[in-house]
Amino acid sequence: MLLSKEFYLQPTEKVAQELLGCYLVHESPEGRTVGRIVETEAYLEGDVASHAYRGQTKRNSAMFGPPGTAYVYFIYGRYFCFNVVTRSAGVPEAVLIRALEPIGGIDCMRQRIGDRPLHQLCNGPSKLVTAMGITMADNRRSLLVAPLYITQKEDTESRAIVTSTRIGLKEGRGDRHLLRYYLEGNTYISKK
DNA sequence: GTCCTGATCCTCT
DNA sequence: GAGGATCAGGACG
Repeated sequence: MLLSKEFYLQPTEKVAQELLGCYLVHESPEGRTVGRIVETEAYLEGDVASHAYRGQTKRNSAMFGPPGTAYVYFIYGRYFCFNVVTRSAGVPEAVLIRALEPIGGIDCMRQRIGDRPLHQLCNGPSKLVTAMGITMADNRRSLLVAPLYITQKEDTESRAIVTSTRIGLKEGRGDRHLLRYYLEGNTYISKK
């Protein structure tokens, strides 16, 4: 069951939490890979840490797109990160997917990122992008249809969600926004 | 044009 | 636990 446009229209903090436990699916020529989302971060309008803080540019334009749009960007000269755009078009808010629990297409993931332990295949925003075979070509792509989409969680029992400050922000000590979420006790997250 | 910074990850020690 | 790789975007002149 695919997540609908209405789902992504909700407040970004809620989407970030609701995405935990959902499944990110990529059907690529090399194979079908599936990962369960276990860690996310919310980036809101007016947030100094957001790429959209200083308004729309060519790079961040996907963030201003309709709900359910993919926002992929290049960072640190080497890596890519994958975000899900939320709220209505013109409101630049998004959820950064930080870690996945590998579910399907494990061999395909290892071919892409290298042979390593299961819990180290997708435990970081750029690693999961590599393992899932997501590229800049997927920037601005709609997540409401194949080949790249997210399906609802099947768990009836929802695990406790832990809230923390976001990773890597300069404000660090001063950042009181608790906008990072992960499933308690999950061994596939990027960092405690 | 030039400089600086970063929503990271890997490789050492 | 620390440091390096490596480059695009944005600020400033």
